[in-house]
Amino acid sequence: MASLTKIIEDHITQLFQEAEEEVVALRRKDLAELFGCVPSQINYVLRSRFTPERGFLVDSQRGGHGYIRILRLAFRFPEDRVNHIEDLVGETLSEAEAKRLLLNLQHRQMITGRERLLIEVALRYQEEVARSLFDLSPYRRDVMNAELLKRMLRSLVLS
Amino acid sequence: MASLTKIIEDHITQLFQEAEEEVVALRRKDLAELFGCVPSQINYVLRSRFTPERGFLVDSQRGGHGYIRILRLAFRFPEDRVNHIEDLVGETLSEAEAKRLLLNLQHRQMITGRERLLIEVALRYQEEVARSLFDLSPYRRDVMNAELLKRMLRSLVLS
DNA sequence: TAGAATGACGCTCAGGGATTTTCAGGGGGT
DNA sequence: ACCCCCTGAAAATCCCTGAGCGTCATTCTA
Repeated sequence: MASLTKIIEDHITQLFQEAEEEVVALRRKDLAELFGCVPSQINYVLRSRFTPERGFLVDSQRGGHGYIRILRLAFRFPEDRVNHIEDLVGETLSEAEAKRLLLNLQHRQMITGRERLLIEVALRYQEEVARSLFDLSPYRRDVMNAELLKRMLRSLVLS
Repeated sequence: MASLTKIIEDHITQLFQEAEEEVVALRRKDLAELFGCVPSQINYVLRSRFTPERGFLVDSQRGGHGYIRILRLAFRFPEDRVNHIEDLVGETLSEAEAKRLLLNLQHRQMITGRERLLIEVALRYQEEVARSLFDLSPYRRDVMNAELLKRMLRSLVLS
């Protein structure tokens, strides 16, 4: 039993595949009517699924002849992807945030499941050592997590 | 007398065998009801049994249409050419030895080039932190290297 | 023909229902 | 005494709705 959000997400993803374009345009109220829901449900889908973290930008216009355009970001040069990674990770990152980020990267096929597994094992071990052996504060652990994660992801993107 | 945790663990393992899939999806509250326990018992089973170190990743979502998905990502090698990882690595391992070992594993197609890269980056970062930040002796660094390496390899190839 | 009114959109936000997660603690075996 | 199980209440998170508001193009009006 898939959620309505998931169904609409898949539908939009399908539009990208069919069009083979980097941009998809749609009308919010038509889409809502197509799936028999209130229009604001579309906003929820966009806000939760087509985010910058997942490589999308959304712009829209209200009023008569209003529209919603979804732009899929493409990184043509490896260094762009590296910069993107740096932004996503940032200077500090909790374990929970790291998990979510890694799942996104796997979903975007930037890493495989096994690679995610390796990264999580490394992060967990570092976390464990930093906590129980060196008694580091949560903040300093998050900084180390971010640094290790960035190094590992950089190595993959550049390979 | 098998514990409830063990029973639930076996049940999930059974699901993997039946489906012959790398992913099993379930609803926590249904599983809890099936075994007549509180839902949080499922969390305990997952936390203690289906860990990254054992080759599993767990993704979940709360709220309506919530779910729990368990991914099994370790290669299944029936032969025991893999079971000697503990011996291969041992209690202590220098960086040079680690590199040789990893290259060997890659040549035997047990890990990919990207996976080897990932492991080497993690080892190097740990080495760096242990040396310049915590001023650990070479011996203790090698012990930590060995432990991290074993965990990462076990997660990939555990039987 | 400039400015006001209108109609047709999209956006925000609070809230409710449905799950899962967390966490402190109790019980039992070795 | 310790570690593993197991429980239950509180917190967090997710989906979805609906009312109210903002904004744009078009049409009307003086």
